Amino acid sequence: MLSPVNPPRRIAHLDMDAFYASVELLRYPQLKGLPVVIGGGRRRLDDALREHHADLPLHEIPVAAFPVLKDYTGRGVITTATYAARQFGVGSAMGMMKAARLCPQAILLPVDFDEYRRYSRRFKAVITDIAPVMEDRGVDEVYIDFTAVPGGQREGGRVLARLIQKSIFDATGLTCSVGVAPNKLLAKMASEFNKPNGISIVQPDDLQTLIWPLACRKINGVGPKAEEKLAAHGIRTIGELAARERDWLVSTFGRSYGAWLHDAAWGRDERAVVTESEPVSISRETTFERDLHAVRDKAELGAIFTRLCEQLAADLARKGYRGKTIGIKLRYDNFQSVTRDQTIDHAVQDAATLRRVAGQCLKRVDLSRRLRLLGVRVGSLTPVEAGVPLPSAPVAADFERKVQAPSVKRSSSAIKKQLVSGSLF
DNA sequence: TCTGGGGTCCTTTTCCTT
DNA sequence: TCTGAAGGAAAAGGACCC
Repeated sequence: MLSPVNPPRRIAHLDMDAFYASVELLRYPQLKGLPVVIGGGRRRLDDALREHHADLPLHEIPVAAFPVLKDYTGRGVITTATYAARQFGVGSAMGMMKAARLCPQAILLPVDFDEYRRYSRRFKAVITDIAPVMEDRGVDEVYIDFTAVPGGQREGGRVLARLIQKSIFDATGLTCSVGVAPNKLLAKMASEFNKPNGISIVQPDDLQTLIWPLACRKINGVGPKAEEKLAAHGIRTIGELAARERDWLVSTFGRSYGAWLHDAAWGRDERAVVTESEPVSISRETTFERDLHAVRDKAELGAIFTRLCEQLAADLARKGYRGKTIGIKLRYDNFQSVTRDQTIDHAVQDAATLRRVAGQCLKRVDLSRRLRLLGVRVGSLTPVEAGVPLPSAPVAADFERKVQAPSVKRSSSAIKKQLVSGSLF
């Protein structure tokens, strides 16, 4: 516990408002107020637009030139939608085809992660200049420890929150919402109270009035499954959750999760703001344009598999990691997923080894059913010391030799057997 | 008619060793 | 030699988050 001379912990959660859409509107201000959805696209939109409007700056390209949802073909989900698009019932995680029926005229922008990352770095740099203890929680969210920052205690943190908000807006033109509370759990909830461009302060005494009336789902860590199970026991609000015996929650939800639920309902959370962390795993996966079959689409599948391994190897090299647990993930046409992995005796980074071990994993799954997704993963990571070069080996050639050469000699039924059992991978 | 990609963490199951 | 218990590590699955 803190001694009385220490200031009380003040933790902020900062959440950028409609981050992706706001970044896009900085680039294409002519779309302001229109229904816009972001997602799906694979091609740089700028390039497509420029084919017909090479002479115009981006912000002068006419609205009519932008692609619309009804012309989209393929799979994929909406990553985010502007408020104008939400009016039509379109929302995050919705399938594109369904969204196209609800709002065919919505403008469709492809996701441009590089651009969002650039803005992410900019707003985070603004924050750490003011308050250095910041925890990265993804591209558009951070926690900040206000406790020891000059001014961090004034008005419960409101003064510092206002300064950060203004500094971010001045540097990027983007707005954000901030919640300040005694811990991360409450700060996260507080940042949602007053969106967009709001500040909310939660003090320890506010638990009953501000937190307990909220739905359990508002707790970061209670998802759809837990919500459903809680509801089945008649628990809908955080206050109702807090009223349950800790022992009952433990026996109903398990030792770890039950105890955590109880703590969360009572606003208890001692987690520190963590400024540095190492990744646990790195992966690449892709959903195919259409479902693929191991026999009929073997060439296509093999090429995708090789490419995933190469991309993963490049990611590992760029980020400076090796890993010794290599695995695959696949999703069948009925959306059921399976994973297989294998730990080898030394950490590796090269595409050829990844492909060889991942190929072994593929032999252990049912490949007679149609597939919609394939992924490759590396875990048990260790950082590569700077300046130590790693051997690299070709990967595609190795695959071609193993898979394509025998297909000339063997009978088609033999190949089919092999493929179904996965051994040709 | 559908349902992305990249992560973390936890629980349960399985396998191996003693 | 067989069998079972115990414990740990690895594997598999699933919930959750952005």
